[in-house]
Amino acid sequence: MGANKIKGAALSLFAERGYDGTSLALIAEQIGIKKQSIYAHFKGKEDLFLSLLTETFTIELKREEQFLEHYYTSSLDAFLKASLASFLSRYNHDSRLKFWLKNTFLPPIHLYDQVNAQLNRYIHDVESLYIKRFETAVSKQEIAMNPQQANLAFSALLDSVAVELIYGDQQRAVTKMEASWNIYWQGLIATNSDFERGR
Amino acid sequence: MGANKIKGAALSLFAERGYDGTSLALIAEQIGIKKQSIYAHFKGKEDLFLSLLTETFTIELKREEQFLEHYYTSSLDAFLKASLASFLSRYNHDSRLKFWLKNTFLPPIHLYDQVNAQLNRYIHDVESLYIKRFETAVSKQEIAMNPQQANLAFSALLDSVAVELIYGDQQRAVTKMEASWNIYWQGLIATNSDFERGR
DNA sequence: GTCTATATTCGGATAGAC
DNA sequence: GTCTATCCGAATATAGAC
Repeated sequence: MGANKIKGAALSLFAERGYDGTSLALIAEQIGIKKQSIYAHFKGKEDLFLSLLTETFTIELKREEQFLEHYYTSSLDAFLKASLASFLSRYNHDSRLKFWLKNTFLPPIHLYDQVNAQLNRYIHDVESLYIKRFETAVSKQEIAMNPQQANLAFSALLDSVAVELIYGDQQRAVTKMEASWNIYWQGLIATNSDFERGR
Repeated sequence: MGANKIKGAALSLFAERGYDGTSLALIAEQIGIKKQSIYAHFKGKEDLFLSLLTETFTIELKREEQFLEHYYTSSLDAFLKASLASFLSRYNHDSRLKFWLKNTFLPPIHLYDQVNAQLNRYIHDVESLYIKRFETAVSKQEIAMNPQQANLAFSALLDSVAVELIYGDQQRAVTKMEASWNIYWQGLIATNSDFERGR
């Protein structure tokens, strides 16, 4: 379908250049059509962008669910390390991640509310999934810490990897991620005793 | 001077709406002049934006230097906690932080290289300052960990606070910061023995 | 469903009077 | 140094032929 070719080109252009930096003419040019032809598939630029955003969060949430399922029997640290690695890898091979990261950070102002609403729903849904995983880890006595806090601190790791990746220094992103991970995991383990004592 | 009024309005508008989302007409309107008058003070929009960016990094670097100096005799954890608190507080009372965070994350494409060059220099300079502080902490035996890694992991905390603040949930930013901080600090302490054994 | 042609608006920028 | 007037280009969008 022609709509999918348009979506594909638009996704990577929005990911690289943002909403305002991407013209319909540029999208059309990528796939060898005229900009006016886009209106046969989408009501306009807003419609195209918001379709991509909705679709992206749906896909990303489903991917998270499958990821969790796949690592359900793994140890917590194996799962979390895989989650970080997957984040890093997807950033380079799939523009979906870059697309939503950049465009939720600095959305076109006239779409701010809609973008933010979708983002918050996504964050909430993913958080629920991860907290469940941390609760499981507690019940299996892999860790002995407040699951909400462990989850928040882990999602902070992901945030920071995102920032470094977008800033463009791949090597630094990896180095920083490893340093953060080591301290994070040490911290999780070290907090065990406090939790057990009911703090 | 008129140029400073323009800068003030431009800074907060760029911070809220980004480069493309901010028109010269809008900036002018804020301070009760016409957009053409801006050209008496700046060569154009690019010039105004880049002036602000350069100035911002200069100011922010100097502020970091003074901050470090002010906390020179404090303990490492007091200093780091103050650094996080300052970050949080400035975000709400000064648009400089928001300005560079948002506009380095998704810069106008035609200024990408210039923005990135300035950002990297700033990151490098601040990093040097903080690493020195971590090295001092090691020599004072406050911690016993690789200073580069401790610094990277701490800057990851700052990244994540930035993300949460920009996403707009103040309360979540604070909660997440506290969870991350606790685990981070536990992790730093816990890593002591390894470092002492020369790992 | 893609094209040509065209309408319209907006934003950056220049010229020149005061 | 601010104003009015004006230009130019770019971008979204619509109408209608094929």
